[in-house]
Amino acid sequence: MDNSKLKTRLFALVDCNNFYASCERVFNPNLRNKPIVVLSNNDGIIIARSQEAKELGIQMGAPLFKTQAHIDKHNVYVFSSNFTLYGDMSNRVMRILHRFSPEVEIYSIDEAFLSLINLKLDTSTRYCTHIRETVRQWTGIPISIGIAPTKTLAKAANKLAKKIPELNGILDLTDHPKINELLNQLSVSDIWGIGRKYAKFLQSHNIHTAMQLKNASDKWIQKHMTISGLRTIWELRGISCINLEDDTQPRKGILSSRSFSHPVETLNELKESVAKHTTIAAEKLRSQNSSAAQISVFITTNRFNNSPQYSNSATVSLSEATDYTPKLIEYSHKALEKIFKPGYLYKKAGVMIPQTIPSDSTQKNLLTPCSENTYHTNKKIMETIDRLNLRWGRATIKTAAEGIKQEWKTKMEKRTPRYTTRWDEIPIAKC
DNA sequence: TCTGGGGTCCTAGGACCC
DNA sequence: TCTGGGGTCCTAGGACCC
Repeated sequence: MDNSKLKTRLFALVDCNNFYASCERVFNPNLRNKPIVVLSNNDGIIIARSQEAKELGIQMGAPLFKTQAHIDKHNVYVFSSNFTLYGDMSNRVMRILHRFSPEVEIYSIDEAFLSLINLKLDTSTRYCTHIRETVRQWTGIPISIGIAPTKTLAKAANKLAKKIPELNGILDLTDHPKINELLNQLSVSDIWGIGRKYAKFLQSHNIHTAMQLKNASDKWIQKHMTISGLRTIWELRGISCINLEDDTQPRKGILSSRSFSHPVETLNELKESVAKHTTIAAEKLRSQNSSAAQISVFITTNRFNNSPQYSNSATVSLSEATDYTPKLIEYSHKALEKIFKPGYLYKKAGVMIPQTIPSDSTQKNLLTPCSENTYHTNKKIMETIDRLNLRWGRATIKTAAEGIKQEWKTKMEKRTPRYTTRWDEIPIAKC
């Protein structure tokens, strides 16, 4: 039996086009064909653009205040980010993708790798057209799909599918007769795994296109770009080195941080913000059944200002790993007190849990044992709070340590309603 | 006045052990 | 006073991703 051909590995990379902008459009059809940008937390920089906004030359990562005149001139629609909405729309898209492949790796909020093993080559494009139409019809989100025998090539195919209008958003590079020509159209900086630094480095050595990178010397690449770079060029040659990942694995590290809307000076306000970040980090811990044995806190001033600069971080070890919010806040406040210096205008604070530990294998402390009763009571309290906050929205129940006024709180002046996750924000159809 | 946030992997170098 | 080699583990820093 020759089933080696049937077993040819095939990856599809599904990518939602201009995802955040597309989400806004789903609930406001007036935005069709209009330039849209979506802002980061604190309405700071531009993190997503519709095609029309890209064509106006608006750059990714540009600070809003520097782009404002350009935006006003062209009547660009501006939105604060609405991650609750985008997260929910993402879940809907991913659920649909699971219907089309037994193996789906959710790679980011708007991207997923699908395994298409056992799909005959000539049917892959038709199959993916079907996926594309279904997602469009059921969610309103437009997607592009790249297909190839390696993940890196699938990413490249996806890029090309977006670039070349005649492809209608789908390209299969497997055994493609013009693969070399196509790879020549792609800049090295468009390749997955080649960032700004490496792109510059490669270009300075006369490697400009994906095709040239594919033909670079193994030894030279590994020397300058580590084993990861070597994997990238092997993948460009069609040798699969990066497998689909099991994305049910718990996160190895957890971070929660935010810049403030106004400069913060007092220890008290920093404590409130650190308590809030600790609460968020602890929620993430519990949601993946992990605990923390260490917790780090960092604070920093505004590096863009001329005012005196200070930033620092401290890590404290807990006597016993835990996922209990009040305990974690106690320790993160200890860490904060170690590094706080009065007289600075702070811009940002954050809490990091450098390593997560599975809760069922945590070490108990022999010297100060927590009684089984207390342990179970605490666990119950956290479970109840998590349930209520999930049902009624984050921070419905919160600790007093987070503060009431929260004047440092993130600015989000142009956020659209959370149409799909809040009863009070559901859109109303007019007859 | 206004410049994001949350992750991953790899390597080099130091500490420590035998 | 001189002085080896090999292994492991951990951390910081740098690259990357979205």
